[in-house]
Amino acid sequence: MAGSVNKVILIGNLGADPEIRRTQDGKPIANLNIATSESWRDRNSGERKEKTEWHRVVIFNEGLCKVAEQYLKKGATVYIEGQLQTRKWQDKDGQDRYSTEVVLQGFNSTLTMLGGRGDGQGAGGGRGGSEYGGGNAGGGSDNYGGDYDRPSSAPSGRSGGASSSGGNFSRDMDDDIPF
Amino acid sequence: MAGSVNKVILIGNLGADPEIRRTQDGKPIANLNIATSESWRDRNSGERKEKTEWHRVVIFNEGLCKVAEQYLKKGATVYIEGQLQTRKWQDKDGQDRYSTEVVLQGFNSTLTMLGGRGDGQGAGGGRGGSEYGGGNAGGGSDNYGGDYDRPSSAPSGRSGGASSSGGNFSRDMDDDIPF
Amino acid sequence: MAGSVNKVILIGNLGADPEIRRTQDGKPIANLNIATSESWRDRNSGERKEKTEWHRVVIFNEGLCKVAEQYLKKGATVYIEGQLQTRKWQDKDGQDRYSTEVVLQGFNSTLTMLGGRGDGQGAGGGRGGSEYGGGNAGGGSDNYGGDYDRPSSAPSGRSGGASSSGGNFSRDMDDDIPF
Amino acid sequence: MAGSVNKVILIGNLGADPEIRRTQDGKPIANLNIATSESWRDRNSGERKEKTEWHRVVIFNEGLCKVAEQYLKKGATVYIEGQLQTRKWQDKDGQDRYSTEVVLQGFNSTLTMLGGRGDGQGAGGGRGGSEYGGGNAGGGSDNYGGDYDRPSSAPSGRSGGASSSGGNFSRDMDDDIPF
DNA sequence: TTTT
DNA sequence: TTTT
Repeated sequence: MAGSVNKVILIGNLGADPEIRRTQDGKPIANLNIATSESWRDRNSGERKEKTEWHRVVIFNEGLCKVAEQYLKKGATVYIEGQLQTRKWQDKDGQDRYSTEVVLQGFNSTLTMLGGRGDGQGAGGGRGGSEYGGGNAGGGSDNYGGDYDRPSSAPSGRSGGASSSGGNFSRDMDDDIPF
Repeated sequence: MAGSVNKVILIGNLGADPEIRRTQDGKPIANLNIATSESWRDRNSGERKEKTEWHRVVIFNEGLCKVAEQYLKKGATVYIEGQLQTRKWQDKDGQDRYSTEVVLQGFNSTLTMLGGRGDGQGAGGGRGGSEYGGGNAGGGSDNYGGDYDRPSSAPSGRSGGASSSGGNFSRDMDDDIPF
Repeated sequence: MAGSVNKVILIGNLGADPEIRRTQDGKPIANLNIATSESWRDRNSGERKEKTEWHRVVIFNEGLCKVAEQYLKKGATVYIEGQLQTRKWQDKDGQDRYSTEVVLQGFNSTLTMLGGRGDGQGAGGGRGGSEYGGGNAGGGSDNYGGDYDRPSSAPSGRSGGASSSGGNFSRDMDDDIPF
Repeated sequence: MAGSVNKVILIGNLGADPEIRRTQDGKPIANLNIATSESWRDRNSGERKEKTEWHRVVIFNEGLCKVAEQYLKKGATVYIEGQLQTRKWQDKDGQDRYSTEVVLQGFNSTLTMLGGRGDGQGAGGGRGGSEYGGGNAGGGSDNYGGDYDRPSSAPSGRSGGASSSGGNFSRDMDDDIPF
């Protein structure tokens, strides 16, 4: 096909802690449930209304799985860029069923924590929230995308520790490229 | 929720002519089936592989329905901006089923024809193409979004006749606003 | 042109309080200065590096100007969707100069507050932060886009008070449309 | 900064053939001039109006430079995903000047040819079109992003030969991952 | 199931 | 079911 694009952008909150599973060969897969919502005032009744949409997000990218596992908790606000994917499966009666998911897999995927509660306390955990620094825990490397094509330095993801992306920059921003 | 975003961007081809239905009160609803595809070369076998993803798109916006009805045909390439929405329904056995769709409804939705065959004649050839002008049929108004808040003129959509959007510009670009 | 798209999406922080001006006929125009930044670890030196990009954002949409004026302060984190626009002007020596801005004007523009400091204290003010409610000041209507084409109720923007958009939904989500 | 996003999406046409330069160490840099346009009908005069916006696009990504060089010509329609970047330079009088560009550099950048004339023959006609295959010249590999983290096969970019992206998929879509 |  |  002469150029197709399949892109989903979400900003929303996690309805639960991420679930991390592994494939047989040990690769992580993370599942997130993300809520987006809209609110408006009913024109006739004057009531405030709200509609919440739930999105099933599946992360195949290893680096982003790590981010999800380490930094994301129930309630966290995230920015996500991925692709729509519908997969077919059979229910217990052998009937075909379809599930549509937002898949983060590869170069054009992004996961960035934007703040929000995200303290995991709703899930029973007794943690503090500032432990991971609200999107800026940092400390370790924030380059989850593999090391390739970087002369000497390169921007790796977006912002601090709890931010990442599917790949990496190929240009050394310190270079004095004459453009 | 403190700011959420739910956005889908697709560029793909219609697998069939649009289906147009009407609600009881006469409002049009258009359904599109859009294919996006990716191709790559298998690292081991060297074979070329391709994966096609099908997207169900539902248009509630009246102006965009008109565009779909008038200009889009099987095979047409379109740019779409909408939202993810999952709706619940019961199958014949009364079991809950879910369908996820890309909904074009309101201000932040866009539908633009980008070309492609789009001749509605299937794979059988014999097309005309210039019948509807390849994204630029024009002639009629291209303002499908309702007339509001426009001092004297305003950009309505994007480009020619087979392009539109959920709303409209609120600034007259001819005005000499001193900014 | 057979379908063109010009879209900018930013998530960043305000470097200063919004500046609001008015045209001769009283229409508001808001200017925002928004910083986005990337950080990465230098491959050789191991140093953490950061690069900040500043974006000049101009809002012509009246509703979004109101949001900017009422809710946004230096430090606030915002999500923005607009268009690139370059305008020509003459400097004091009569030489042509060009400025590129992100323009929010009309249907496909969005401004949503995502949180962040946004307390305006950097600007000298002694305020409290909860005054405008961290993305949810609300209280008044959050429908800034004009009232059109809404049967009886419609989602107006995204989420609470400090969220908005250039237009509006054309479908009553309360309707029981059989799709 | 707790998660920032800087993204530009354009669909438009090249105003001229790409210019390719090289850095001292031989890395290619491509410059594109891309036009997006909007048209609308003036409310008062009834005249059709059009406004064209020109965007300067700079490609640092090697693979995308190759795509630009091989497949893009004046008139071609492209889909682009990049970042806003403003750089400072001195004019001949030593005065500071600023230029804002759309930069394609790294993982979250995309360049896809969508068709259009793109024959490089200016407005003079006499084109061939199939010379470069209308978005699907291909033949060679379409994986311009470097080979990393691919078990045995992976989708490389989007679609055929004249499509690419800044990076690559990290999951073998042939794997039978049980998700 | 989130968030406000 | 599209497109290449």
